[in-house]
Amino acid sequence: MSEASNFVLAASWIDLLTPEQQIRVRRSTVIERFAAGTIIERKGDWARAWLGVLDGLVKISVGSSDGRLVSFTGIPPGGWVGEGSLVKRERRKYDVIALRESVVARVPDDTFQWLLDISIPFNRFVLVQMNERLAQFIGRSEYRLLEPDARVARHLAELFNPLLYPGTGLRLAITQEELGYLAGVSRQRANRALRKLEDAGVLTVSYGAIDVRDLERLKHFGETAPDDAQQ
DNA sequence: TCATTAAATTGTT
DNA sequence: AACAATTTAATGA
Repeated sequence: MSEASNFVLAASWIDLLTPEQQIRVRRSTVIERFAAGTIIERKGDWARAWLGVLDGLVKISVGSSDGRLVSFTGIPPGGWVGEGSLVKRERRKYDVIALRESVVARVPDDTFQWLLDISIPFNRFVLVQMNERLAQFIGRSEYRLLEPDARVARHLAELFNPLLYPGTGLRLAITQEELGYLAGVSRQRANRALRKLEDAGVLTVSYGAIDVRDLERLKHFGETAPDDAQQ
């Protein structure tokens, strides 16, 4: 594809490389388009490439053996995933799935390793990328201190946060059971929390999906509530 | 396009 | 955890 190089150019870190390095990246990188719901990489596969989300929305999910989801996170355009499995040369520890039609770049393993060896700016980019994910991970542990309603709200906000433009409502396909697993509460409790959030006008729930109306209020739900919610 | 059925998801206890 | 109600998806006329 000739449009491939244009997409790669859109990756923020490519500008950090020398022209010769950019040429090798463009030549080896493969751009693919996935329909909504497509599994891009399976858990257990050998990691052969570094994955970049150029357009759309991709989710990383870790599931239990019976197929129930345990946790996942959304990756918006501009996000890159899988460097952990490449650095450690091991199998993927999660599924990578397109939540909506998405364009994904694959930077081959050898190119990725070569960039790590040769480019300090590239190393810095990867470092920042990993640090952000660590911060997100640690931030989640704080959610456990919150009451269930606020905890559900925070996890939802985290999923919506990277991709929501102000003012525009956005729909995310997620079942209440999945959300329950994500927030560490029962499906019934997630259901109660969602209806409470709906009453507050923060979001609307529908079959298998949630529409966020007010991301800011969702983020800070239950923070300084002078309301009655106390148990 | 519509009716029927199965499967998934939700609401409630 | 269990149950009923609702929504969606699939199937065939």
